[in-house]
Amino acid sequence: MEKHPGTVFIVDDDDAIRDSLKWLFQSRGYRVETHPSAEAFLGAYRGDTSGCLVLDVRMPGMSGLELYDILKERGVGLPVVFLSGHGDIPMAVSSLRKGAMDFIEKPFNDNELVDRVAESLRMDEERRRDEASRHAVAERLAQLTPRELEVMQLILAGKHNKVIADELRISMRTVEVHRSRILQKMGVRSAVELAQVVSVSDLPPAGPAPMEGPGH
Amino acid sequence: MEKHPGTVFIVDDDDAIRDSLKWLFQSRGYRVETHPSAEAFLGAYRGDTSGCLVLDVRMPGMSGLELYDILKERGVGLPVVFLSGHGDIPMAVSSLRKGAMDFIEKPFNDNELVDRVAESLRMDEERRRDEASRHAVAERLAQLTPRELEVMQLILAGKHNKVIADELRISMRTVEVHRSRILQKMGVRSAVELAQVVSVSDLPPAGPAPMEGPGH
DNA sequence: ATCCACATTGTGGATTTCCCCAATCCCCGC
DNA sequence: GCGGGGATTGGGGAAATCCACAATGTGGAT
Repeated sequence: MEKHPGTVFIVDDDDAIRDSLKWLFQSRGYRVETHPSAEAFLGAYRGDTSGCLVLDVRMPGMSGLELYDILKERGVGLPVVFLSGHGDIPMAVSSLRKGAMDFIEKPFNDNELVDRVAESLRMDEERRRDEASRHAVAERLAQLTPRELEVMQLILAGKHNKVIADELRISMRTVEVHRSRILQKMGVRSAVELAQVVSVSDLPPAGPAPMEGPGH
Repeated sequence: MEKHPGTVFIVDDDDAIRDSLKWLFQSRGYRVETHPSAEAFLGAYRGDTSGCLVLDVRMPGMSGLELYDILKERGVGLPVVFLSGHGDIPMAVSSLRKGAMDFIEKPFNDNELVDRVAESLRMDEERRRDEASRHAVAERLAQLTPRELEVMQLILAGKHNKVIADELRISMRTVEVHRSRILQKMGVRSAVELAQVVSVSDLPPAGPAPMEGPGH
């Protein structure tokens, strides 16, 4: 068992459905965690586990929709598959537009649900990788001093040290020092790599340097 | 009138609804084009017009859902807002998952529809800008000879001309020539700009050069 | 008062980039 | 066969990058 990565979090107030879903996913090799209410899930989820949330829309206490909103507020990017017994179109549409992976009516088709959960787990893996990558870059960027950040943007604008020096009214030598520290702190060995690494993140551009010239 | 960019394409077999929608959008300053059937729209749409498609799901002949599929097949990225009189949740969900902007039940709220269409038009503008930008880069990339493409990837891997020369078993001088032509053809003036311009596109990486070194 | 991070500047030299001029070789199509 | 585009290589020089060694000034924290 557990031939699949990530955990399937099942939140439903109906014992029978919880058990049935648990069995369904466990029998297919997924790690499963069940919770009888939104509150119970919130109390237990630590945010560090990759997975997918299978969420009943209507439950006593906090509804699945409310839980979803709260998770989004908290920046929890866990993909969610909604299960609904008495949903309507606006509810489904609004859920999907907010980013839910799917909105499935009960009774549901087992294979369909499993497929969607499997896809959700893949997405979460990918999301976490991207997140980690962005975070790593952000962490490095955070090490740069204000001045270095300033110089970096000019470098990314494709300007030569000479030009940067003029614009910042400092000597070229100083720019070189900054440049060197920037590359070192960002863990790259050239401005080209810097551009690629930073392009993952989103920085406010400084001096533009769009493409022109010949072309076709 | 016409204070808004883009055209609202209305496709519905019901004359009354078509007129009503036409009036609704025209009165708010949108350019409107109506069609009584999916076939009529297909015959008239030229693909070069920015806009948003307001599409009735159920129509005699080709349904709105079918039309949407066909448009996607043809690579027409026009954003679509579905209108439905007798839709169900699976239909709505599948539409949205396929990329529709919204799925609204009749009778609909005028303001809600207009808001969604307005957002769709904004998205289409942006999409077209991105598309144009990607296309421009692709066009330039297409001008590169195979060898130049090869050299470019090594440049983007952050390698020095010296290293590139070794790897390709050619002289450094030749690499310089290639490099120069590449920058010229791509319309940039430095490798950094090249990296940024190309990053918009998606190229298969050649020799990796990830970030390492210090860090936190 | 002292320590430290940050910004700054210099000298000088090794390495690289960028470019003009010029030339050879090969393959492909007219 | 001839012309032309693409790939290749050289010479040589101006400009820029990269770096090691060395130093000064400023502002905040201890």
